[in-house]
Amino acid sequence: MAANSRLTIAAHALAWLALAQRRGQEILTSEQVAASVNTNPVIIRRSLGDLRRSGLVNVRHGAGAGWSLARAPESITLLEVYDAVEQEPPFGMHRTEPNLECPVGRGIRPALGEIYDRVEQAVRQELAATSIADVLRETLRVR
Amino acid sequence: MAANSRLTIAAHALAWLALAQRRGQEILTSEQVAASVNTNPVIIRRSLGDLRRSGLVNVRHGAGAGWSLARAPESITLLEVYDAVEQEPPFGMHRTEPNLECPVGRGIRPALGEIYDRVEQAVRQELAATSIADVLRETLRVR
DNA sequence: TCCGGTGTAACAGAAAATGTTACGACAAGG
DNA sequence: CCTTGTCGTAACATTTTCTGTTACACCGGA
Repeated sequence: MAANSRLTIAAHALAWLALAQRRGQEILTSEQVAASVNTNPVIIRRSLGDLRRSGLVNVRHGAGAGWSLARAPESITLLEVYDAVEQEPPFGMHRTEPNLECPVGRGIRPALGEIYDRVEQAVRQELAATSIADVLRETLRVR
Repeated sequence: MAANSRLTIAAHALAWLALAQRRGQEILTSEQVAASVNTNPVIIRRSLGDLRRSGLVNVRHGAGAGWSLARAPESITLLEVYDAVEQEPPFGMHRTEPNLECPVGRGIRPALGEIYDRVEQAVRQELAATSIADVLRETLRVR
């Protein structure tokens, strides 16, 4: 399972936006977010761009530009973030088509597909139970 | 999420071993398995080697060598296969350490760690509910 | 002792994720 | 309307992971 960190980066950015908002700073630039995540601003723009396309954040152009939450942090679930930034499912099929002359090779992909679907449903259910506000609360609990 | 196919390959190999066993052929070589999966025999040896280290299959050396199931297919769950072949969890943390001077940077990793743990538990529970015998049955249902 | 197959190292290639630089587009404010 | 700061995105470099391939030592039954 290739460990990608898209969900982590996006959740981090959103939690930081939520905290800044609570502190009275509605808008952050990609550079300010990047400073907390400790990465390049372009990475943040790409991630927040995904979130914008899904309606989770707003962006302002021009001078004094930057990013802000489009909705209350309590109402944004990790499932929405997951759908916004993740493209590949957790488990992949064979890269090359299996041997279709073998009964196992013929039927294995639909069979595993159903099972993987059930697994992903379980993942989605768990992610739906946590909001950005929850993430932020847990984050600030650690001192 | 980087789509890797380790669980798929291992499940395919085990299902094929289970079917061969039912047909009276207890032992298959890595080349025979590779022919069904449609890949290189070394890939299969690596995968089955993982499964052997976890006690799911047996190997025989010397002449007439090959692989066989170590337990009844009904008793081998996909969770055991997952643990045998998968190393990385579904979601990765930041590659580079976040900015520890930011309150979010400081607390985000333990916070997300707990959430990701819950997600993985859900995955494990789902995988534990399916056996290799189930996979084989579903596989043969497709004609 | 032969022989077919495993175990594993070493390397090649491909694909994906991440990081970096560069620059046009855009809008607020003077 | 022009300056300025920031986004949006392309292009490319780098790193990492996965997969495939070749090669060869080793093993054990006949």
